[in-house]
Amino acid sequence: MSKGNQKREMILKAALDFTSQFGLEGLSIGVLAKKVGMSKSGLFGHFKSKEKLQIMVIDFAAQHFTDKVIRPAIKKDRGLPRLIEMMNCWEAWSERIMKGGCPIFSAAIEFDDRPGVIRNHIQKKQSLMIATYEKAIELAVHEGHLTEEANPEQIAFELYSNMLGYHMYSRLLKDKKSSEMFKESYTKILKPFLEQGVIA
Amino acid sequence: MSKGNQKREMILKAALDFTSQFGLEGLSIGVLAKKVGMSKSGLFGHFKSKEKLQIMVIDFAAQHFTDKVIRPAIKKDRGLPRLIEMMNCWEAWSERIMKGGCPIFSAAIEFDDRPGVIRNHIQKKQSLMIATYEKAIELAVHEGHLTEEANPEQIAFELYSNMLGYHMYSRLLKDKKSSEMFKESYTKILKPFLEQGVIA
DNA sequence: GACAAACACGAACGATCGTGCTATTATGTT
DNA sequence: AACATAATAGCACGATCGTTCGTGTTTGTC
Repeated sequence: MSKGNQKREMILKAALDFTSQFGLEGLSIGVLAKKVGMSKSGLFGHFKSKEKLQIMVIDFAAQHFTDKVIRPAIKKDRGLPRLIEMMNCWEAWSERIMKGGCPIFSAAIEFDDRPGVIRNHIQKKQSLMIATYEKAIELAVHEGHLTEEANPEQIAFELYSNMLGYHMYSRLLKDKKSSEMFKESYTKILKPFLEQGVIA
Repeated sequence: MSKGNQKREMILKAALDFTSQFGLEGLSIGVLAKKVGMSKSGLFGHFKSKEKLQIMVIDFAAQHFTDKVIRPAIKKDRGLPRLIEMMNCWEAWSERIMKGGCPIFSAAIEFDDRPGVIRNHIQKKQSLMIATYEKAIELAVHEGHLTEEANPEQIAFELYSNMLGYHMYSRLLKDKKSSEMFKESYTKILKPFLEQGVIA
């Protein structure tokens, strides 16, 4: 990788940290430049506009999510084990790896009512993530871990909701039981569809 | 009410609309002043600082929530009917009354990682709202609508998660099935605890 | 009707925002 | 080594930010 790309990667890492804490809009070029020890215009040159920087931060976050959540989960067996690993890895990612919680959630709520390129981009990434969860649920049905009554779309909605709830309880409310409640909750979501003999 | 208070109420209404769409931080005094047809300094005089304005917007939102969700629900019978009304009224409030969705959710995710007066204030309001839901669940147990196994804290977490999920599906993803999935989901959450003969 | 208080305005402040320009220094390619 | 390209810095721009100040105007009270 060229030196320029390396530097850009480093900037994006810092920008992601920042976004995770202060949102995509709170991300300021001046402050970011100071944090990475560059001049405003020097940093700006890498991205040509703030909007492009924001887009790249979203892509970077999505990549990060894939690396830390999806990729480890794929190592687990298809079906329920993988699905549950996806939930647990997400929790670890949101709680310990990102210092300000899931950056996509922050960005999504920030931009959900502001039409434009950024909103579309976030929407695409979130849809993709949800689709990945739906796929994992389908696979669990095909593997015979969940019954045919399991509706992947509905269950994905419920699991996704659960992640949001955990994010809020853990980040805003600092509720110490949030992790327990999170696990209890997704267990309850899956339980009605477990095939006999399968233990979640 | 004095004329000043009337005017302040009107400003807060506009500020709430704004917050619902662009967040508490996106709320700008200059833009808000233009929207209500006042000068920046004239509007500023009502609040003494931006932070105080933000605090008052949060209070106003909480009041609004109480008026549109809690108060109507209290008219229903104690227990399950009231609890379900709280869910449905919240959906209506978030979806139709607030043009940018639940403003507290936006503000909460925006400020969850920024220590300070505002974060504390949002936290207090959210805790209060969750406590209200927990109380309603307890009441449903006492009324004999839900079994003793129902844990109000856990169920409140699940219902709250559900609201967040709905908010995201409806606002960001524009998913047409979000309302159905929302109802299906909270029905599933309550179902394991329904006493025989009770229909949700 | 007099008087104090509240309300509203315009102008200006220092700060910061995103962005453009120019010049200089590093880097990568032939 | 020569040259083209990319990376970075400094400076300045117009705009907007929250805030202050001084000055009228409206309001409510006695």
